[in-house]
Amino acid sequence: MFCHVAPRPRNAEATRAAILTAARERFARESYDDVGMRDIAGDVGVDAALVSRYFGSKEDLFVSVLDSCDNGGELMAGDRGDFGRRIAHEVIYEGKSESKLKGLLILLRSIGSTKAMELVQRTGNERFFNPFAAWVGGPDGAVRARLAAAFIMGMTVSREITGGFGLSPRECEEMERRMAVILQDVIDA
Amino acid sequence: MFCHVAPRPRNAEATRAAILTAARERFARESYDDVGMRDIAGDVGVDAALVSRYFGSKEDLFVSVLDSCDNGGELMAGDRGDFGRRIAHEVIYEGKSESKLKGLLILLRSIGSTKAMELVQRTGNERFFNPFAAWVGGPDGAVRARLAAAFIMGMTVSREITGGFGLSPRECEEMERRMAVILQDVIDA
DNA sequence: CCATTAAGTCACCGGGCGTTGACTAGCGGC
DNA sequence: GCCGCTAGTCAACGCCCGGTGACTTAATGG
Repeated sequence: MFCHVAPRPRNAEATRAAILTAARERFARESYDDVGMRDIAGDVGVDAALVSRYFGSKEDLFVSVLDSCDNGGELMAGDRGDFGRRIAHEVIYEGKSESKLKGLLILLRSIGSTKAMELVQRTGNERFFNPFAAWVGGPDGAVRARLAAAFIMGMTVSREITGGFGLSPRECEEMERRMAVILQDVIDA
Repeated sequence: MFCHVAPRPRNAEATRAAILTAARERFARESYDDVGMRDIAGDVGVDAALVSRYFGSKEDLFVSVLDSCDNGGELMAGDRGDFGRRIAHEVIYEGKSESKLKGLLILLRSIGSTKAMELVQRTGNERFFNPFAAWVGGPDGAVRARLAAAFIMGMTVSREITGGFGLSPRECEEMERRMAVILQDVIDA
């Protein structure tokens, strides 16, 4: 029987990396609770036991995933005067594909889970809010950072809830324009 | 043994209402997946089987809960010129207690759950987005409604993530002021 | 005061989860 | 060309979940 068509060469490091990648994508698409060890293992083509072996508990794996994507860093990379336009475009149009905001998406997905909440809170503050607030700076930097972050998260949530935005292309453009202005105002003022 | 201290008088209607209330509060505090039938039953002081009996499946119960709180209606009640201030105050200060936005909070809590997602989407659109968009009205009403709703949701999520906002009272005031202005601008323009 | 009916409980099922220890199979060194 | 080591599998465990049918108990009407 030619069962195993591509038996995956034995390489612990590569397999470990593949698991981590698969887990990252899963956690970006589903919540902490909805993602199963067997799902992740299935994506890679290995047994679920191997995932536990390599990463310890599911919570440990989640931490490893959070470690593996530099949360928030993507927000601050780029021209500051273009922040609003850049983020608005990212959130509205690039959200579906390989978004640079994947780290944020993972955090948002698992908001509801009490099991992941503590990790989400800590990671969100340490790697997202605090650096972002510092980057925003100026008078009431923390306040303005929180407003901007909330807006970005809210738009992301809105997109996820409605599956896209359910708006015409023209309306999407208008929304992008308005979102960019609001964001930029918050950052600048 | 005086085990049953208050044996709850036998009244199906009252018990049913008590279960519904308990479920509503549970779903407002935890996600769909994290809330168990046994939890709700325990809050009321009855057996979990009774919850199933009265409301059918867990999903049916969730629907009943969503039906029981008039989502979004609270948003549009009040002076339109005061919308920004009213909602900002509600989200920033009254969120912890018995918020009038509980219906929205329930939807937000269960975003991650694939099991509840469909219901959340439908309810969110039917009872929240669409009436709100109509209420906002004017040019690009749908777009502006979505922006405002996203901002409100984002601020709520931000509050939940960080457990309060972790800001000084002065900063909270500043945030409230800024949030009110942004919201009002979106509604007006 | 008892029979009937509805309100509520109890034990239990099937299923899915994360996790573990025993096992198998492929690769590197002698 | 065999051996040991390790990557990977397999079966199973314990747990908790939502849901169901049989049972018990309290109120009610005659």
